[in-house]
Amino acid sequence: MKPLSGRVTSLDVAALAGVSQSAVSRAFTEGSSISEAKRKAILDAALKLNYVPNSIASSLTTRRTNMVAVILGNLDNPFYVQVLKALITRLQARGVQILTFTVKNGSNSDDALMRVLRYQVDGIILTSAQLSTRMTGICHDRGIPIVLFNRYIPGSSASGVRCDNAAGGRLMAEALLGAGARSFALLKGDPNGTTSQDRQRGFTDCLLERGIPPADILELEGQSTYDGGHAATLRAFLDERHPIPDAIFGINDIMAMGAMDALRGEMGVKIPADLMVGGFDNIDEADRWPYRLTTVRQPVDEMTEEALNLLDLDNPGAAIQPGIDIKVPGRIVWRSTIPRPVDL
Amino acid sequence: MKPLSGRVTSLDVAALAGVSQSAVSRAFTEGSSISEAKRKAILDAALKLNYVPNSIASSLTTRRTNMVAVILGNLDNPFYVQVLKALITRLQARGVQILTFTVKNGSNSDDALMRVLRYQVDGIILTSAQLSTRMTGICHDRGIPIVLFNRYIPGSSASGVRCDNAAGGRLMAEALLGAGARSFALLKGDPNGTTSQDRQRGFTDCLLERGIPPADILELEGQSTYDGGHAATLRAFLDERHPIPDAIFGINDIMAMGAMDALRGEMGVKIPADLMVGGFDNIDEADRWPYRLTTVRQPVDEMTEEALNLLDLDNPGAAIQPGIDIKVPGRIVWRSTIPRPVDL
DNA sequence: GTGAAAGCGCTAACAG
DNA sequence: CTGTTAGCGCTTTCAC
Repeated sequence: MKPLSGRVTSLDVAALAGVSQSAVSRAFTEGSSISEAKRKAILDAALKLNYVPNSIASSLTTRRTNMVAVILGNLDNPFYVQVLKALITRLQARGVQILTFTVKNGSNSDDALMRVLRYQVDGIILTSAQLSTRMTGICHDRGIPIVLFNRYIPGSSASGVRCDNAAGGRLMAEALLGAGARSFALLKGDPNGTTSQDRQRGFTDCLLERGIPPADILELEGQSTYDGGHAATLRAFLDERHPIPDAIFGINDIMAMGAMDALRGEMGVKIPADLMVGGFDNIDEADRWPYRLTTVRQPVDEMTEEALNLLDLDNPGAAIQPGIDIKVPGRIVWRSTIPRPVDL
Repeated sequence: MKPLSGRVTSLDVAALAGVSQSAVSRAFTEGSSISEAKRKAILDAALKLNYVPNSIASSLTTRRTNMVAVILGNLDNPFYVQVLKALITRLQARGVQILTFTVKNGSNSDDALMRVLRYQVDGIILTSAQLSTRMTGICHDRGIPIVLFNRYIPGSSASGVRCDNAAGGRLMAEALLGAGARSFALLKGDPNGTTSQDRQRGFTDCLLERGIPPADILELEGQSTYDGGHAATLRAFLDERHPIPDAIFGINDIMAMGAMDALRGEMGVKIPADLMVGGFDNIDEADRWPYRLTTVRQPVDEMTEEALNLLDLDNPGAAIQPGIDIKVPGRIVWRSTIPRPVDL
């Protein structure tokens, strides 16, 4: 008997169990017709040989790899770590493997996609980067569903889930206005990201509608990072280049946290007494003692759930639906960086 | 001509370019002998057809998938996010795909490993969970290298890289002692993790050697999480069950941060005036204004580098070396939670 | 329910 | 340098 070394194939198992090779295949396939006795015998033999079915080989015929690619941008933002965690948990539970990829924020995803396409993934989840229409086309032709997470490509046929970012921006504007703020700073994120743009637009539009003059809305580039938010805040206010406004809105929590640390740590500003701060995402850190940040919560679980629904892994052949764009609402989580109006 | 739909194979490209199928294969293989002219023509045809080589199929013959499995535990600990990031960056640069897997901390990795083995990964990096000798054996037999990150399995033949955790624990003990602390609390992590045990041991041993009575070293279970550290601290000190010690050592930064927030936020303790705090890892957050945590730095880049060296992806066939255990030293990063002795 | 045989898309000798 | 020919390990008709 061949010892337990090198590759053990279904043929080896078949030999040991005294059955045909196809029987072995059947024994390892849910719901294929094989007698219980034979299956048992085969599984026994397999265990004895430490046999593990080769998914790569089976993918070749089934045309399914049971792998999904997750394209990530900024893992420095805990929000996306949270998204990754949620995705892993859900996919793993379904027995789906995850091919992880990172792409510089705002850059093109073509290279990454080309690479994952080689691996014949069953689906792609894009949480970052731009998506070219060429790639959309290629994926579509190959029947590979692609879901955009928290972004959309205007005019693209790709589906996606996102938080209603514009509405969320308005929510924050209302909250700040309601707390008495009349002058504002806005920490913007990745300029190419629709997420950042939408939040910003919702926020600004609402303010403008309520009669805030544009001059009282200062825009700062925070690059979607802690350090970016920190630095932008320092740059704008430390040397009194600008008067400190009543409120600052970080397009995401991590920038808002950077701003808070700059404000309190370097400038001795009291929050919310001297200035209010709003964030967006509701990452775990936002709830911690140093921050207790009032923010707009993104329902990560709901969003990842929807993303996987859109991927529709159970219906491989299914014609890819064109451009479904799911928007889930966010809501304000009141903590201590914005005084909460009593009437709420 | 078959339109750009469905699967395009090397055969289609061959037909369009008027060459043999193997020529197409060669055109896409680095350093195989093919005339530049022919290669160009083939690449052209491929582009026209949106052809993407099927890695799954090629893996079947080459016996290499160019995929590495990364088994993760606790993504709630930013340290492991940092590790993941470093791993992704390095592997991606080498054109290696990453199969991500999470496993509950401290639990057995057998299931996860069995699953990734099906995918014929070229290597496995384990940053969490236990490794059974059975799995070690199976991987060894199949010629799949497995590298343990920041853990080791006593008596196992698996290789690994880790920070010199025991020495790091001693370093922290010295630092605290040097700053005048004489009574201590120790926030322990995952009881099954050798990492936590080693740090704890180094710390305690050093204290004991210096004449600190065991009674003055209070052990707390922090579960390796922020919430765990926070809760354990509250539980121990809030109701005066124990007097507040001179210093508290969090086996990792995230627990230390939880403790700091509990101490200052809920108990009004001043750090370091009333109590000093030490951490371990040097995660990004430790450097932020609310914390400025003095901690033992783990050199993540160096460690991931070494881990990949051990994986030795370039030498597929190479007999797996038995149990190399690389220890890289950590060092104290002085910030403000422990007063720094002047003589340093 | 079960075995034989024909591929899945590619690489790797092997001749030329 | 190039085409031909066998497989890689598995799933899947197709008869029995």
